Amino acid sequence: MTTYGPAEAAERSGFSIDTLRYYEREGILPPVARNSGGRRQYSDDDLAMLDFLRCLRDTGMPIERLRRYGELARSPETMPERLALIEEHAKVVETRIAELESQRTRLEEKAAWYREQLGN
Amino acid sequence: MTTYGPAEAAERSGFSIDTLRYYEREGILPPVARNSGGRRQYSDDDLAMLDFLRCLRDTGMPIERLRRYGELARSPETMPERLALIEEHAKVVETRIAELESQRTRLEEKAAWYREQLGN
DNA sequence: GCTTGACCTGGTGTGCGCTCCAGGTTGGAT
DNA sequence: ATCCAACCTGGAGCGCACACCAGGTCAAGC
Repeated sequence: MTTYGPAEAAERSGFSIDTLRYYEREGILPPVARNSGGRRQYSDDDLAMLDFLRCLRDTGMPIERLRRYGELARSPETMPERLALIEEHAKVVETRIAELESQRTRLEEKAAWYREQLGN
Repeated sequence: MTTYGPAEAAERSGFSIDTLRYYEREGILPPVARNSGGRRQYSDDDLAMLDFLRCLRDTGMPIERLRRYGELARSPETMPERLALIEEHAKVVETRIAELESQRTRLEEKAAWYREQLGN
């Protein structure tokens, strides 16, 4: 069973070392295993979790909900709640995409207008 | 020529009154016309500008670049720069949409996985 | 004329999500 | 044995984009 030090966990997850500690303090991540000297040893499971958390975070899920997910993920019987949370978030993301698409159209229109003005 | 008080400008633009003042202080919005008593009177042009600024803001453009656009918009001869700024931003938005779409897919997959686990 | 509420300015406070710091410990390389 | 870089903890600081506040001014209705 491979483990990873903070530096490697940071590199692989895309979170900074400080953020990893912060997430652990905040209960988003379960307490990470330590070696005899007190240093953190991230497992493959931890990394997989971090990878998914990164997806949630990058899609705009606030820390508070991240924590909720992290807490739920500690008990196996909470899968329905986790599913619900993810489905709800997926909807939020979908809505956001739709918004962005209409705004992008607007930007393109404005750009087209500028090009027309300039090319007269 | 219709004008609008701060309250109505806020309602129409979707920015708060505080934000409107803030944008003006920051030079994002040009100095707004005042009545004899010093109260702001937003014009239709101001509202149109605010509406577009809202689009830029909602698509994640940072305040600093908003200011840049606001400053440029004060001189008619800066249309090429404004066009460039908008085109660049449109690209950023497009990239963001693509990211969100792949992340949304990932969320759906995770949800599907959970459903499968639960329905076994 | 007086009240009342919307508005003014300058400045301070707030929430989020990290990020940095001081002061100390650990452990692999030489 | 010694060095030094990576790690530890608790706590303070920061950047962004506003939001809020005190203390005063203006104007519309009664």
